[in-house]
Amino acid sequence: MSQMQNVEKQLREMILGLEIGPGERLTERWIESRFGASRTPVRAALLRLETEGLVCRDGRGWTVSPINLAEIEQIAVYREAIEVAAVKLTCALEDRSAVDVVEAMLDSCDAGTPREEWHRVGMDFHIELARLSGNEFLFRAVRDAMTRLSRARWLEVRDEAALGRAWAEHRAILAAVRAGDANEAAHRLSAHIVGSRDRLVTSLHNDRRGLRARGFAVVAA
Amino acid sequence: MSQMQNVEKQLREMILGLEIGPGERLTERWIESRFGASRTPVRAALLRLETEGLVCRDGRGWTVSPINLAEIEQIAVYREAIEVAAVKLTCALEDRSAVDVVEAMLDSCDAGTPREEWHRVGMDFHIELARLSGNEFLFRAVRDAMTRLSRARWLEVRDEAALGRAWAEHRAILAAVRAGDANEAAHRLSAHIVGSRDRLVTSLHNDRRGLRARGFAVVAA
DNA sequence: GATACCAGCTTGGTATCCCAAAATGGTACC
DNA sequence: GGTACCATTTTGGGATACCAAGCTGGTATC
Repeated sequence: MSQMQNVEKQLREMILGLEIGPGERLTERWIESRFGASRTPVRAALLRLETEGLVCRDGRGWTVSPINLAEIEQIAVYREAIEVAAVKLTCALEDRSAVDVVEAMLDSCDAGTPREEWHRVGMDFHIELARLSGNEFLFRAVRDAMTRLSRARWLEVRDEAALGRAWAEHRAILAAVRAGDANEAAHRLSAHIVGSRDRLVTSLHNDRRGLRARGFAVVAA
Repeated sequence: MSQMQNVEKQLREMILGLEIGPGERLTERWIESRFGASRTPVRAALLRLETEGLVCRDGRGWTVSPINLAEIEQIAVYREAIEVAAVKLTCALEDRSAVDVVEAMLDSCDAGTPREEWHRVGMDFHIELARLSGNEFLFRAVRDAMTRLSRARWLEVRDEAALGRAWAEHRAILAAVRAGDANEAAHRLSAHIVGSRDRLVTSLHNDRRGLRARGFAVVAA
């Protein structure tokens, strides 16, 4: 069996699921024994995860990337550029019926849906919306950005009302895309990303003490 | 000595310098013997170069990524999004004096400058311009995009006049940035990228037969 | 008691070995 | 002559052995 992809996938899930905390040190030997693989696939996995920004070299050795508030702010600016570009492209398409698929994703979440699912769909919304543009590079850039944000968004303390507002914004964006109104879609998407960033940064900042108590490294720069 | 970074660097230069042609098959064993390293660093190098888009898996095995005309067109759209976003950020900065450093790069090329240098500076202009924005993600995205375009741009048949026009456009962009005129800078940069794409695609398309004769794989999709 | 130094252990980097699968090439049969 | 099949080789993926650098803990000396 190909352990390589398995190690990579499982390790990514452990990191994204915060089973291994941000800032925690990793040794190749520990991963090796933890997943029953040898160092070759472990090494490949670490190299891949490094390019995704989930682990980083720590002098000699590896560390699960800390939550970086400055990075989160920069990613928001980055997202605004690429997601707005993608949604404008999509609005210019003749056939925009694929938005229905994205809308269906939103519909799949209701009051009984576990929080984990809301989290996943909230990210996939942006990823799939970018995919509609048909531009592979914009799509990948959005996907990678959301991956980097994933843990921080999971740590975010969100209430029902905030989720409801986010979903309403999502729907408004889709409506503008469906209507082919690029400016409206771009404007609403921009506002959504900026608002999302503010809520995220505020939440993390307020809960910083609690996060540190859980052993999670949260750095400001 | 750490062979790892050496293998990666040398292999990247061979690929970017077209010493190994686009579409050529690579075997880990060949790289191993060619650079006197063992397979572990060779694999690390291949994994890294894969994320840069310079090599790609070919079923079982590795291939130097072919020149992909569809990819070049998509990258142009991508570049427009990220470079325009970066230049707008830069225009919003209070201290934009760093543009002088970029302008000095342009000045370093004159009639006696070898073609290789024009090629390098032509890419570094865009990379350094993006760096001025202060956004690490926009910067990296531009750098990676230019890396992917590097070989195609090197294959491009460019005359003196075309280079002169490109340099004039570069200077006009810098002038707008220096003046803090975000709209003007964005407009000129957009036009430059689109024009650059058109010249590039046309040149490659016209010379496609010649490229194939040199053993270079050029695919349309 | 404090500090400097040394031994041993940990750890990432490298080299090498093994294996399974796929490509290759040659041969035999139709 | 062509095609199908089998042996051999090639090749990437995985496992393991080895090494050098750095950290740790303990001890001995001042």
